[in-house]
Amino acid sequence: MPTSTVENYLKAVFLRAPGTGATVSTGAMAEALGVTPGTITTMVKHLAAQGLLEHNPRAGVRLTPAGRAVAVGVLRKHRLVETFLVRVLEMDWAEVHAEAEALEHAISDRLLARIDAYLGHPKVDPHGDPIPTAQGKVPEAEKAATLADCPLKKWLRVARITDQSTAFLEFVTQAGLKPGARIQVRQREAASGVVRCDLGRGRLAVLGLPEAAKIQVRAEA
Amino acid sequence: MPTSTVENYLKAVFLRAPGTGATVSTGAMAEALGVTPGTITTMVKHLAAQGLLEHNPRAGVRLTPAGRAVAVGVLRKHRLVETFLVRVLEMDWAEVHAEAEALEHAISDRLLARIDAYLGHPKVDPHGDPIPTAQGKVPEAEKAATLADCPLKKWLRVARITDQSTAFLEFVTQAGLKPGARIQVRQREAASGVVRCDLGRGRLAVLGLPEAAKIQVRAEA
DNA sequence: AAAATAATTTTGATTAGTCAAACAGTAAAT
DNA sequence: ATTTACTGTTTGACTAATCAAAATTATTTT
Repeated sequence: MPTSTVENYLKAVFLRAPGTGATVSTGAMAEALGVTPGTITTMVKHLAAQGLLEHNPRAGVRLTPAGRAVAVGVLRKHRLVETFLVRVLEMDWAEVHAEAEALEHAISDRLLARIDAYLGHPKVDPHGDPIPTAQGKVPEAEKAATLADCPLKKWLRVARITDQSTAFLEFVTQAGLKPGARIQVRQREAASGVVRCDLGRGRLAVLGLPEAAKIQVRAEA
Repeated sequence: MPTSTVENYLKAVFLRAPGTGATVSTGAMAEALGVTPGTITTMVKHLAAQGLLEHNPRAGVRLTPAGRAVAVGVLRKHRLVETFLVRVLEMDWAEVHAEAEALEHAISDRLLARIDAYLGHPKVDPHGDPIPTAQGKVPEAEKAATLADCPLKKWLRVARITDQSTAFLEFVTQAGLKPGARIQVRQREAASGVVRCDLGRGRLAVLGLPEAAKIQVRAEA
């Protein structure tokens, strides 16, 4: 059984290269995991020796099927735990990410199965991220539109927030932009970099373009 | 923040010497933690340097107030988690000990508070072990009677099982001796070492003396 | 094409936790 | 009062994970 460090390394690769065969630079991993580049090189060679990933020196790193299986398993735990903490224990969705970060390495498959059943086998977590299946499938919605590139003046639903930081999630809550919210983009000002959204009943949300790009939407059902 | 290894060492001392000032031998710790005696000596010196316990070489080890606080905090997490897993997620009480052993090191104080509130601030866990309070008090029932030494032919309630091993807990379940069960001891045969219990409605349980000593009882309320 | 820049890998050290085996006290038995 | 047996401590070595800083390679610029 992999250590939690190993699980975190593999998860980091997966999150930055979900597609089979996609590669990640060691620099990106160092950034993501908060360690020095040298540490990444060392660990990557070690993980490659275990058959969990491939390393093409100075080019990048790619998950093997075995490594991908570990990463997806951890991600499933993470997202089911987050969902449980929010839905059952009523924790703040802005703080469950950190909690799940620890719990994902401590939960047995047996407990995971109980949690999944208790929740009724949910498909997405509170941020709108898809929950991998027990068989390792990750149902990714391809090329979703965001508030930064969707059509203007069309009613949409917020589907997913792709930044788990507490600060951003707290802004999203306060602005009324949580997943499920009904919304339309009124105006997108390239010069000022400001996006203005209509939430109905006269409520308005204003945010910057990079922030708008972190909020995925889909056509209203 | 202490590592989970440190938490386990301190918990092991506490469980073997709950009374303030009681001491534990390094040998007993090696046995309990499944490491070699030399490892214990090394770690104990390290923990003593951190002010978490006192070491009297060749005599024994004693928790300091700081060490005791850590140990009790971990025990509170352990027992609340066990209770949650059994009551809410309906896991088998014989298997939750191992699960809690991992989770007790991964749960934040915030999540713990939510679990405690969700359960309505329970006083004992599924094995009848007292749950320490958030203030660090451990309400220990002193000198409880067991099936090995209680009076005969008196109706009693099973209060606590002091062996967390899966095998024993499974026997207890199958024999109908879980905490709360109404019971009286019919006969205690010193020569054969057998204890026979009446569970009412003609049901009988038979067990050995050492096993009977692991089942605490109290007078029926 | 050479020089400058940026990214990656190597190297040598460090910390936490562990073991095996040698060593040293303590206590019991002769 | 020695010897024996037991328990506890030291010592030297090892693994996982990490860092700082030097060395290397690839990529741009000029």
